[in-house]
Amino acid sequence: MPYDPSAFPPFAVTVDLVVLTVRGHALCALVVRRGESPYRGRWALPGGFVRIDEDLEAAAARELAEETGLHAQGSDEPHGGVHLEQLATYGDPRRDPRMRVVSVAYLVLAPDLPTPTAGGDAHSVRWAPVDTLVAAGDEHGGEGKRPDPLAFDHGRILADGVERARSKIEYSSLATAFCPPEFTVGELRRVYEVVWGVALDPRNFHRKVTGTPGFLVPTGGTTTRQGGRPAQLFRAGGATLLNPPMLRPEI
Amino acid sequence: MPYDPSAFPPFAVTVDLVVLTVRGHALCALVVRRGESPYRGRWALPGGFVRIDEDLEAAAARELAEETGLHAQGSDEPHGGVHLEQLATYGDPRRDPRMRVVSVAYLVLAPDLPTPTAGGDAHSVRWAPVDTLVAAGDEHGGEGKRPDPLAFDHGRILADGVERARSKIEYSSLATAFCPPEFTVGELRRVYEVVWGVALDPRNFHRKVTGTPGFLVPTGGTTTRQGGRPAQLFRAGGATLLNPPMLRPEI
DNA sequence: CCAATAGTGTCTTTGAGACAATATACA
DNA sequence: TGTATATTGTCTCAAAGACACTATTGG
Repeated sequence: MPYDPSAFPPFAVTVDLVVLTVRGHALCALVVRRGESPYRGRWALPGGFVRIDEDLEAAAARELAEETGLHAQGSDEPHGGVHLEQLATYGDPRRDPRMRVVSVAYLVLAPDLPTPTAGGDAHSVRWAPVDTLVAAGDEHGGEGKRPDPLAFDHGRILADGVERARSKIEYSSLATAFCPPEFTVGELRRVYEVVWGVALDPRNFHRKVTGTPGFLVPTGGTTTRQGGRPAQLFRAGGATLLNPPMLRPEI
Repeated sequence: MPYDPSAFPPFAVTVDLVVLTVRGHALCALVVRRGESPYRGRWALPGGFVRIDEDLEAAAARELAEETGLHAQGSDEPHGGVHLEQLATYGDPRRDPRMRVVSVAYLVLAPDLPTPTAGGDAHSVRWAPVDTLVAAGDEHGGEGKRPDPLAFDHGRILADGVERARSKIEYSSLATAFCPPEFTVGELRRVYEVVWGVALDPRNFHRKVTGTPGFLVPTGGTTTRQGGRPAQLFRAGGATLLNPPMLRPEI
């Protein structure tokens, strides 16, 4: 394969973002309303073109900042920002009717933040519960009904991101990425309950997470923001892999 | 973003293949010797350009067939071929000195086959033990020494593929992808031992895999190809996720 | 007082890990 | 016979799940 610019077909490369957070009792995704054709007026995942001299992850972090004001934790910002990881790449030749576009999707996990939108080129931004965007049991285009399907193949991308988040909080400490810097065991438990859509025993959960080495570090403070008896505050510990893992209840 | 072909920067998109198999007592990867500059004469992962009307996975399956003669199991071939799944996408602006190339890597798991090379445009193809290509503990550019570094960032891609295989056989039935259609419990155990680089207790392993529902289906036949008492032959069961998972010994 | 949440303790069951013992081939 | 591998069984310990009970706030 000698170097000949005309020898390779030209592709456009974009990044799309699956930005998830836990709001109230729902797992929510960030969606933007499209102002242009195709899919004008439909909701879509935030994203945009990768620049010619830009790394893929840098493009994802830039789009995230432009459309939400969130800053990803990267090499320059090891702990301050939200979690960002590559999800998968989507390149069906007909996924964009205009041209051949390969999109590298990234998954972002963020704590519940006061205002989702932070300006940019998106006319409208909102947090939408994921089960209003992808019907349950419809992960890969099944039988469920989608009330308001996302543009392009973004429904599929979102479903893949949600599935990644659901499985990854099992064996990693990633659930803390949905929490503020200091949080209680009850708040962490609510993250698991909302993401998995199950109820967990508060007593067993407490024993489990406080007994897993490196998962939680007590800060010494307490809070009563959940009501009831004051709860200890924790920060995320250094551990990234949980051993033993959290077990998702079956069926 | 209106449609304007000059508005987006042109990228080349390729697929690279991490093809793994278990040969003897080593986990091996398929590598091809480069006949062209850059990295002429160096070993590299098989791969090539994605065609303008070709799906990414189709491009990966095509390159796999062209360079190895292996057929992936896809929509048209649900059970006959080898396992193929998307691994990750690599798009550092300087990963190819000639031009901006985004490469979508795919992971292929194959049983030990008689002849690795099946013709094509690769001058030289071989199975190489992965620990001769990526030094242990050197998964992401650490302190180990690489005897013969792969071209481009293929060492990194291979390390990511090996790590994916190592973690995925824990909680899925994917280890059977390294086995022939009919295999014994001892052969399956050797897959785990080679991929993880550990020794497993044959008795506990036998009890575990035969007790996991849907993992193994006895065919009724037996074989003595491993020596010793004849062993039952099994096929892979329908289960894809193992519950409970296989546990990788720690430390 | 009651309601709500936090946190501890206790019991049962499941399963992993260690390892003895038996089964059945080949040399 | 000995050696190699397969397969079953048994014991112990760790951890998950169910759930009683206590602790500490606010109304």
